[in-house]
Amino acid sequence: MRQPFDNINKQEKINLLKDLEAYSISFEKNELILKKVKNTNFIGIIVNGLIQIIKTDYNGNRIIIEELGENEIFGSKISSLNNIEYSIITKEETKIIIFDYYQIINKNSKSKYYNQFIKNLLEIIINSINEKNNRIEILTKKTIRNKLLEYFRIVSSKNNSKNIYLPFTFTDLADFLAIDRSAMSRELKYLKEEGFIEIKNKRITLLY
Amino acid sequence: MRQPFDNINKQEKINLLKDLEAYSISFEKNELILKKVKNTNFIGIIVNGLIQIIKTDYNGNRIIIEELGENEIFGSKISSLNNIEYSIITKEETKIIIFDYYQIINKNSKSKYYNQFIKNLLEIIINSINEKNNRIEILTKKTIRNKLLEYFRIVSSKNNSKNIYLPFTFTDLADFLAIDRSAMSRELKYLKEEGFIEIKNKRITLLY
DNA sequence: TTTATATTGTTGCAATTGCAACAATATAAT
DNA sequence: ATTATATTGTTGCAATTGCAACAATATAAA
Repeated sequence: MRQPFDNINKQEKINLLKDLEAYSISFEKNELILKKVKNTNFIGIIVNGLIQIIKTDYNGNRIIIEELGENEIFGSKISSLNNIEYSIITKEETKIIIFDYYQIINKNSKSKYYNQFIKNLLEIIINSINEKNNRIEILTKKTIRNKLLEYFRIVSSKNNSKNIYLPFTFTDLADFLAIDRSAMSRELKYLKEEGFIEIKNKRITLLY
Repeated sequence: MRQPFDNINKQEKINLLKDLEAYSISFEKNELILKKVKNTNFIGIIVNGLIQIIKTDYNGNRIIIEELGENEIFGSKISSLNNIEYSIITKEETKIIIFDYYQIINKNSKSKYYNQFIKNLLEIIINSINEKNNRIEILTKKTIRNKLLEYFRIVSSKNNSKNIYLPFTFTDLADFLAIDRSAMSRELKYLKEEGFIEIKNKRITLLY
């Protein structure tokens, strides 16, 4: 999987970050990133750690838009953060690098490393679109059962395993699938009773 | 809005297309693009026309994944087309340019126009992520009414108008929102009765 | 270890939705 | 203009879902 600074050596990376006036910030667990990042239009790269992009709408409905880890990118345009309803919270100690979007796009540098960086970003973003497509696959299923099964299918095929280790709580899973938690719980029970799955703590095993 | 060949002149464009072994194809209305495009991993740019990316799953549920027009891009990775369930259909006469993904990504050209092209692609793709985010916004709403209202909000704010001209049929709209058509029809009726909207053919007027 | 907090499981019930079936219009083809 | 095809409107009904409320566990903090 492509990473932001692939084919860019240490010194070039330093130059690049300086050129683009990038800066890095570290966060504790459970901090809100947008409290410290005030750029109107930024692109963030996660050096290490884990974050969730969360939306809470006027009804109080909480939705996990995405969960992102090392080397993944996010940003104002990429994650439509132009909205008060969004927050980005760290789920672990996390370090990120912040770029200004316009610096990246409008820079007229001929440096090899700059072009390489743009190419890396392009690949990473194309990959991240995949996640969104998966998300849409799930959300377009009409029943809770089909949403769960689609989620299982995607995670299982990604890890090539019948065992799925939930990366978050069941409460979070419900928010990710945009369904009611208790209704999801009920459906999981049926799936267990019908012998499709087994659940042990955060491990779900597909029996089909 | 950024376009694929911005800041690339005519001759450079010709060179670029040759360099990257790109080719263009023309389609009639209602043709299936994937019948003529066989690359395992391509990126397509719409020169002119209109296409829909459609998914029909094993239950026969038809979902419009996206509708794309001039200068928009699509492709194997961008649209997760690795799946038999997908088809891409032209809704008008359409001309597209097809690139091979790996040609674009692995090319080691130093040409100015190549770097410019990559940068243009980056911007276009970042913008297209926005569409996906909007889609997710809609799909994460729990009721048909809220899905409709979210759709209206997005289209209305994009065009800065209280009048929404549906770019497709109501049947298509239901498939786009991933809801049952008749249930949608019923909800639209309620919205009319309650004075929130007015509908005349394909024009929906927001009265709030 | 004890206490506080968060997550998970469960259920009844009302509201929402999908489905099916068909009539009414509208659009496209001949 | 006529016919064929596609889209839209409508409704009853059964299935699914969200919501609320609370008990049972599990996890984190003191």
